Amino acid sequence: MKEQHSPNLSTDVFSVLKERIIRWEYAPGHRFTEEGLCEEFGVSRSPVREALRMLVENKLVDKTPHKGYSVKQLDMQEIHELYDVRLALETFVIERLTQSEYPEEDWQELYHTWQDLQKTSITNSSDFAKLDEDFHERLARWTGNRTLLDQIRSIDERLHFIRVTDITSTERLRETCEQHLRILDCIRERNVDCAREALQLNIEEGRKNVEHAIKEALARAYMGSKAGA
Amino acid sequence: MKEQHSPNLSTDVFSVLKERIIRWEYAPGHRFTEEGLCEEFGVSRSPVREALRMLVENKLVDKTPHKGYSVKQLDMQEIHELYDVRLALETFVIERLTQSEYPEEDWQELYHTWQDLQKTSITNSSDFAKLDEDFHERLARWTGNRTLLDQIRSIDERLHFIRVTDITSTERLRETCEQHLRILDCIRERNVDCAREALQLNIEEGRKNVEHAIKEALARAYMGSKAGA
DNA sequence: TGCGTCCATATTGTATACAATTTTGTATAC
DNA sequence: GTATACAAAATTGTATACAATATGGACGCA
Repeated sequence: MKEQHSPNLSTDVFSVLKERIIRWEYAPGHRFTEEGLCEEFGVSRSPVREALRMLVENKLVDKTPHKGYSVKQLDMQEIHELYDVRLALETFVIERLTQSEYPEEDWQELYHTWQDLQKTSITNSSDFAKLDEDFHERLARWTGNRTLLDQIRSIDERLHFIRVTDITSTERLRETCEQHLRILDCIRERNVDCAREALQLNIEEGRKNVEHAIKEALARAYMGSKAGA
Repeated sequence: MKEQHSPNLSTDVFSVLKERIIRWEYAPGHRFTEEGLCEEFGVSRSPVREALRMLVENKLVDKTPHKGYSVKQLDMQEIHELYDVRLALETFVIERLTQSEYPEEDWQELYHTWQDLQKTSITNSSDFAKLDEDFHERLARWTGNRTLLDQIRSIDERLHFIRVTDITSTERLRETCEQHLRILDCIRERNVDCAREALQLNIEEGRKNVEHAIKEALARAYMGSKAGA
C-alpha cells in the first residue's frame, strides 16, 4: 500500500488521505474517526492524529471534538475568497516581474516550458488544473520570493480540490494556453496594465468555470440526497 | 500557571510558548526538546508535540529530526518576503474598499476606532506594533473576506516577532497615526491611486524601521558571541 | 596529529493503555 | 405522547512505555 517509503508514517497517512480527498474518493462531508483510520492503515493513533491535524491545517478537513473529522464541504463563499486572495498575490507577481530586471534567459526558459505544456495532452480536469497551476507557480517562483510561492501553492491546493469538478474541453485548453502566452508577452513588453489585465482575464475565467461546476455538483448532490431519502 | 482554563493542554502549551517567543524570552536560536518542555509544563509528550507542531506550522520554530526544536533565527530575506506578501494582500484590500459600495456607518466605525487608538498611550514597541496591526486587520475584516483576513493575521504574527525589536518614539507613533488617517480619507474619497500610495508609504516605513532594528539586533548578537567566546 | 570507525546517548517516532467528555439511546414519570 | 433523567457507548484527550535512528564523542590506528 505504501507508494514510497517515507521517514515517518504520519506523512504517509497524510499524503494518501490528501490524495483521496482531492480525487473525490471521499465525498465532501464524508466522516471518519481516528480509530477507523488506524485499522485501515494498520498504524496506531499517534501518526493518524498528526496526519489529521495536518489535513485540518490545510483546510481540507474539518474537526469537531468528540464527534470526529469530516471532509470539507463545498462552500461557494470560501471559493470566492480564495480566488480573491489568489488574484491579490498573483497581481503582485505580475507587477513585480514587469518592473524588475531579469536576464533574457529567464523569460526564454518560461517560454519553453510553456511550449512543452502546450504540447501536453490533457485527458481529465485534474491534469488541466495541474497545468494551469504549474504555469502560475512558475511565475511566482520567478520572483524569487519563496514565501509568496508557498502561499500561492497553498491556495492552489485548496482550489484544486474544487477544480477537479470542472469540465475540460480542448477549446478551454487552447484558450487557457493563449491567455498564458499573452501574460508572458506582456511581461516581456513590460506593459504592467496589459499584463495585469491578461492575468485577471485568466483567473476570472477559471473562477467562472469553477463556479458553474460547483453549482452543478451541488445540484447533483441535492438530487442524490433526495433519491436516497 | 494556567491563565485561562482551555479545553486542552496542547493549546495551553502552544499559547504560552508562542507568547514567550514573541516576547523574546527565548532568544532566536534557543533550543528545546520535547522532554524538557514536558518537565517544565508538567504534561506528557502528546500535548507538547502538538504544540510544537503548531509552532512549526506558524513558522516560529524550526524542527530538525533527532536534534530538537529551535526558535526561528532572524532572516532578512524572509522578512522582506513577508513584507512583500503583506503589501500584495493589503493593496488588494485597499483597492477593494475604494471600489465597492459600503454603508457610511462602516467608515465612521473605523474612524472612531482610529480616534480611540490615537488616544492610546504606547509604552513599548510591542504595543506599538499591535496598534498598527490592529488597524490593518480592521481594514481587511472590512472587506468581508475571512480567508484574506486570516492570511494577513498570519503574516502579522510572524512579523510581530520581529517588530518588537523596533524602536518606538512619540514621533513615529504620531506619523503612523497620520498615515492611517490618510488611508481612511483616501478610501472615503474613493481615490484608488492615492489610497494605494498612502498604504505603500505606511508599509514601507515599517519595513525600513524593522530592517534597521534587525541589523542592530544582529550586530548586538555578533558582539555578544564574540564577548562570550 | 589527523582520520575513520564504533558505540553510547540523546531525541524523536510509534504503539498502547487509560481518562475525560460529549453524544446518543433508553427507560421512566407525568 | 412527550419530556426528562440517566446510563451506556463512541470519540477524542492525555500519559507512558517501547522502538528506531541519527548524533557526537571516544577510541584506536595510521
